[in-house]
Amino acid sequence: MRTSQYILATLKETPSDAEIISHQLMLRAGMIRKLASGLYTWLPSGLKVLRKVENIVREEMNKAGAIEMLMPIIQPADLWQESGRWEQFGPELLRINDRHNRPFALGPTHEEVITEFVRKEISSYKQLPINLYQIQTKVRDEVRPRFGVMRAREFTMKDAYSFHLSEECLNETYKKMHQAYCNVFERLGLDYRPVIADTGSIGGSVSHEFHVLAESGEDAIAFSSESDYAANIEKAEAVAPSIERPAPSKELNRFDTPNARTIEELKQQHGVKPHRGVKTLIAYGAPNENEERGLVALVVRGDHELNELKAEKLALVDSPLEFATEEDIVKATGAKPGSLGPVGLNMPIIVDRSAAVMADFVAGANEDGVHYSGINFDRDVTDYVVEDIRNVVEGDASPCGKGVLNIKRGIEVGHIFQLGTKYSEAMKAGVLAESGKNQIMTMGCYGIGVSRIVAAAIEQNHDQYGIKWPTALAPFELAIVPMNMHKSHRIPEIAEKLYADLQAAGIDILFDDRKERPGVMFNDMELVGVPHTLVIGERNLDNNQVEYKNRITGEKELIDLDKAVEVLLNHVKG
RNA sequence: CGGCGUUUAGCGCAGCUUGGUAGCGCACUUGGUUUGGGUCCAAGGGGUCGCAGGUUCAAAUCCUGCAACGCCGACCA
Repeated sequence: MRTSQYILATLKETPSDAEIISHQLMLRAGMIRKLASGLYTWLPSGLKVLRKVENIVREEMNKAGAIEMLMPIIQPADLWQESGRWEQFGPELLRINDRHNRPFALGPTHEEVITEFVRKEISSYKQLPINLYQIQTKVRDEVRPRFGVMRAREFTMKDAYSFHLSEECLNETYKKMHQAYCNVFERLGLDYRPVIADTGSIGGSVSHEFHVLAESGEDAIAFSSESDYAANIEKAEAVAPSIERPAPSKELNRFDTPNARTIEELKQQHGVKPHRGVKTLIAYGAPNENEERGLVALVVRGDHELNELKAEKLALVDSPLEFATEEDIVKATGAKPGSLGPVGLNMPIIVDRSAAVMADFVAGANEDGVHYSGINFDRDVTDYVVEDIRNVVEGDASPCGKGVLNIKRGIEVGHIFQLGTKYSEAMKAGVLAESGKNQIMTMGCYGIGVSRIVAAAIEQNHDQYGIKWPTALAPFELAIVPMNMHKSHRIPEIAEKLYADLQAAGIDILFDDRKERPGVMFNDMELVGVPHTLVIGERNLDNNQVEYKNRITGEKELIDLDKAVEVLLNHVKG
């Protein structure tokens, strides 16, 4: 490709609304442009990268025995009503009406459509197991789209769905997909980790996420220092402390704290160390038979954070978790947030495991501007239950029993689920089993965020000059940079010849034939991230040589003109 | 949804306090100059100042409403 006939669209300046490096570089390198919030146009070089990711995913899926198909983006509402997700999914499901005013959804995922397809087409156990996938545009009306294509409202996803007669069979396919995903991320050249995950709105039991490690990641992942245990922090169990609770040694003592409403203020004004106090968060409880929600107190150590996901899974707590308004808190406790505590609290109290082993601790007195010290469970607080409701922190014991936890940030690029019969049951998708009886199928589903991978790859592979594409993803393999071509007779001649010969040798080339200064060309090629560059200039031609540069290693090499094709082929394809 | 902020040329921004016919840099066009890391000079094209209403002789500037975009959102207990 010649730059003069291409849309290179590189930018010198960074658009101000791009927060993270991959978003900035994708805009600057001319890969994407924003159309509206969370909606992006893919320019030619961006699309080339996207297609490369797609193809690797496609090849590995095919290798693992999955079969590609394509389903509509627009899906009839009644399918979603059948699965129950028309109500459940919330505003993230973008809904539209057709000209007859019939309701449809723009597909955020395709469990309903595939289940509808399979229940009609597959009728015998002999046709199972089967694993069907597609690579397609998905629509999710995100609350807050951000980071460019990282969290967009329209994005490319590979979604696969498998159908089975038994759990064991599902398990086998699940393992195969797990392996296929590892293969994909290996081939993409990314630093990634599979982690134990929550199933979220998709549902099911067993689930793993695949994360590309990056500081800008929106998820935190906990790893064991000693084993290969890794889990999303929202799912990582905070194991019960191995210590016994010390016996009370202090009396309950009221003290005035007129200006201390936070853990930090308690520390600064009254010397209370955060791990010697607890915070009491008040959320709404699960509705009773009259649909009334009471309040429930969640008590965690002062230096810990509540894990909302763990909390809302408890029977006492309403799901999704919702914190009580100040008004409701004052009505129930007589105090405002900032002076709350478990002593004398008239509502169910859930105490985190780590808070439950504390003795002589500090908490609010449920009276504005007053705290207690010397609080002890069973003496001062009698009616409570102990649960795991906090986020793990660095240094916690690993739930696997070996080592301690480290925490890193990751970008979720893949997610696999054992769905079980959640959708097949609701939509009555069964086959005739060997016994001659109808049997509901067991399902798995497997997603990869194809467009997100493009951004994640840049987060992991860039420098001050631009993108450093892994070989498998680069939009072009080789850049030809002829210097001051218009001033020379032999440079255009040689550049054209090498362009033709190298193309014939199967190399994907970006030939910079613009009438630009060398610096401009070098900067653009480095920004776009072309891994190999061939520089043709008068200086080296005097010795019958051209120059090779490697974007990743920075290595430079002078090559004799008559060996150029051979040597370059070796660098690019070798 | 709540809080905060932004909106002036394709991009990045100034101008607004104190109202008087809209500017800078980059990009783009033309000519010249330069040429191994984002040359320099000159001449140009491009904006109903987010939208609607109001105040005023006069509004990018002051007032009201709306919208779009962006950042943050248990961590306060």
